[in-house]
Amino acid sequence: MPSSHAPVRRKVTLIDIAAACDVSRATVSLVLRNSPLVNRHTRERVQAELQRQGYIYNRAAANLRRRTSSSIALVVNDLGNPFFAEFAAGVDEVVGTAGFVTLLGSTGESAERQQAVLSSLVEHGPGGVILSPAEGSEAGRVMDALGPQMPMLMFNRELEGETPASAPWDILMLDNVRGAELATEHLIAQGHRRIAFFGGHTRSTPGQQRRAGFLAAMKRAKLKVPGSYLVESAPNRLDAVRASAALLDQDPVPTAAVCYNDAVALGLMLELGRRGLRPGRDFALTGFDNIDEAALVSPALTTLATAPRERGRQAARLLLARLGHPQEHGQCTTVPVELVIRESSCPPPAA
Amino acid sequence: MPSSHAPVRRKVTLIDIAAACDVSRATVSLVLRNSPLVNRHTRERVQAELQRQGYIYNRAAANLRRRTSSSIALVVNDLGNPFFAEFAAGVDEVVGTAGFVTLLGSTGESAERQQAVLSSLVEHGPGGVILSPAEGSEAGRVMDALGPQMPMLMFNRELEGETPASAPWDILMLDNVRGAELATEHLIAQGHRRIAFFGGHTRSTPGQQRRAGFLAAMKRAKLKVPGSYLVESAPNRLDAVRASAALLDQDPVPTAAVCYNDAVALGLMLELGRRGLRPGRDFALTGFDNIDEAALVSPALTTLATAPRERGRQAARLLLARLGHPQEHGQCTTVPVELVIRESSCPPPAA
DNA sequence: CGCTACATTTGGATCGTTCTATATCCGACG
DNA sequence: CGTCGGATATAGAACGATCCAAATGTAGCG
Repeated sequence: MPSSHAPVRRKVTLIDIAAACDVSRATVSLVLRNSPLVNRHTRERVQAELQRQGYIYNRAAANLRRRTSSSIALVVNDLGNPFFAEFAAGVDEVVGTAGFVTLLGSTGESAERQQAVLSSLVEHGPGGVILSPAEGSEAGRVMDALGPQMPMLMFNRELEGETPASAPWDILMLDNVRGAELATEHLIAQGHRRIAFFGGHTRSTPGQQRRAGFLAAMKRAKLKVPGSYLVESAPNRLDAVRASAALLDQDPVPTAAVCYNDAVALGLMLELGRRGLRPGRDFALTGFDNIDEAALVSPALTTLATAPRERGRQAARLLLARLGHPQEHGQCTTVPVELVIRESSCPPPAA
Repeated sequence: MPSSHAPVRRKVTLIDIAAACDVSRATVSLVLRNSPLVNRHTRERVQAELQRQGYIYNRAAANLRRRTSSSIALVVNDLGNPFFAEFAAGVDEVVGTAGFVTLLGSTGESAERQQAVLSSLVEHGPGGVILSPAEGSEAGRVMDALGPQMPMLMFNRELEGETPASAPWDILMLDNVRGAELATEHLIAQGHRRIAFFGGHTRSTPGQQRRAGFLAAMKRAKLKVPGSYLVESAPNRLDAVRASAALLDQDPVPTAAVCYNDAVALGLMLELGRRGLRPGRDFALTGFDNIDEAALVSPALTTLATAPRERGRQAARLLLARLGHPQEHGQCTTVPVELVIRESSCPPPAA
C-alpha cells in the first residue's frame, strides 16, 4: 500500500474529545483551562482522552474568541549584528517565560522594508510591538501600519516626525550622551588633545546623542574640535573601513577617536593596520556596545558596555507591563552604560 | 476630559467596512484578496473605505476558516551564538519573503526547555518547524510535542532514538566529516604529526562526525592518535578555556589541534596566550564555522566556512517546499564546507 | 417575449474555541 | 411535600474571516 494512501488524519479538536468522552465541548474547554467547576472524575476521563488522541490546543481560535493575543512582535535591523542578536535573545527569554511567543521581523535598516514587515506582523495580531527603528522611519508611517491602539516600545532610537499625542509609546534608550562623555573624558585623561568622533549617521538618534556627549566633554576640557574631525559612516565594519581615509588623511591627524560603536571601531582598526599604524600604540580608540569581539581583538577594545541581553529582557518586561494599560502616558527609560577600559585606549605616542 | 475616558474604538472588521459601503462581507472579502470577480467601481469604493477606517486584516481568523497557516516556527539553541543568529537571519529572510512570519523559540541547549518551547509554539499553529535540536533531544518526545503531521526540518544535528518510519522529516547537515578531514589534512601538510581534536561533545551529531573526519584523515596519513588527544568540552568559549589544561598538560604535548568550532578555538587561543604560547607560532589550530571574529582575532583563525546565513535561507526554502507535500519521504541534504586558510595554522615550531 | 450567458453580489454555514445563561441532579430544610 | 442551594453540565451564540450555492441584474438572441 503506497504511503500516499495513508489516512491523513484531520486535526483533533475539542469536539472529537467531547464526542469520545460523551460530554459537551464546553466541559472539555473547562478541563483544558483547569476550571474548578468540573467534577474530578470527569476531568480525569477527559484528560486521558486528550492524551490518547494527541490533542493540540488551537490558541488562534481561542484568541479569536477571547479577543486576546499571545504573541509579541520583535522588529530589529539585523540579527547578524551581535548587539541585536543578544537583544533578541533577551526579549525572547522573557516573552517566552510569560507564555507568549515572539514574532520575528528584520528590516535590514531600510524604512521601506520596515513598513512591509510591520504590516505583515500586525496582521498576525501581536499584543504589542518592540521596534528598533530603521534609520529614517517616521512616526506617522509606523502608526499607519500598526494602528492607533497597538502597545509599542521603541528601543535605542526615536522615530522621526511628530509624536502624535493621542498614541504615546514607551521608549528604552541607552544613555548615549553620558557614554560618549565617559569615553571622551578617558581619552583626555590619557593625554590626548586631538580627538575625533568617528562613524555613525548624524540623523540617527544614538548618533546625535553620542556626538553630543563627545562635544560636551571636549568643550568642558576646552579642546577644539575641527569640523573635519567629525566623520560619518554607516554603522558597520565595512563602511567604516571606507570612511577611515577621511579621518586619517588629515593634517594635523588626530591621535585618538571616539567611535560610534564597536563595529565601526573594528573597521578603523583594520584600516590602521593596513597603513602600518598599530592601534593601541600609535592611535587610541574606543567603541560602544561591548560586543564579544571587543574583548578578543588585539589590542582589546576599550568600549561602553550596554548589556544588550539584559536590555532585551527589560524591553520585554516594559512592554508586557504596558499590555494591561494601553491608554497610559508613554514612559521613557534611560539606562546607564559602563566604560570598560582595555588596551586600545593608550596614551598618545609622543607623551 | 481625562484620557482614560477617550473612546476605545473597537477594532475595525470586515463588517464595519461592508456596512459603510453598503455591500456584503463576502464582497469586501473578495476585494481584500484581489478577486477579479468584483466590479471595478465597487472595488475602488471598498478600498477607499478600508483605507479610511484603517482596517487591519485578521490573518488568524482567515487561517482558522481556511485551515491554513502563515507562520514557521524556528527553534535554535541560542541566538547569542553568532552562528545561530546568522542562521536565524537567513531563515527569517526567506520566510518573510514568502509572506510567512517567523515564530521564534530558543532552548538554551536544554532538552527540557526545548520540549516546553515546542509545545508552546505548536499551539500557535505554525505550518512547519525548523529545529536545531538541543543536545540529548529524543525523536519520540519531539514527535509527542509536534504531532505526527507537522512538516519538520532538522538542522545540523539529528535526533536521538528511533526515527519513526511513519513521519519522516527533512535534514540539512553540514558536511562535518569532510570539513574535519580538510582541516586535518591541511595541518598534516604543514608538517604536524602530533595533532589533537579539541572540544565539542561526543554525543552530538556534529561532534561525532567531525571527530570521525579527523580520525579518518589521521589514519590515512598513518598517524597515531592517543586517546588523551581527544578532549571534550561544551561547544563554547568559556568551557573551552577550562578544558584547555587537559589538552596542554600532556607529554608529549600536541603541536596542533583541530577544534570543534570557532568558539572553542578562540577559547583555546586565550589559554595558549595565558601560558605564554603564541597561537599561530608555537601552536597551530583550526576552527569550524568561520564566524566573523575568526577573521579578526590575531592571529586570524584558519577555519571551515559554513555560510550560516545561506544555510538559513536554504533551510527555509526546503521547509517551504515541503509544506505542500507533507507525506513524502524525508530528504537529507548535506552541504559542503570550505577551508579558509589563515594565520593560525602555522607549521610546527621545530620544522 | 422567453431563454441563455455572463458578470456580480450575497446569505448562511463553517473553522475551533469561549462565554453566558440555563438546565439538571441531588440532598437538605422548613 | 415543595423549594432552595450547591455542584455540574450544557446549548447556542459569539469571534472575524472564507466558502459554497444560489440569487440578482443585464444583455443578447432567436
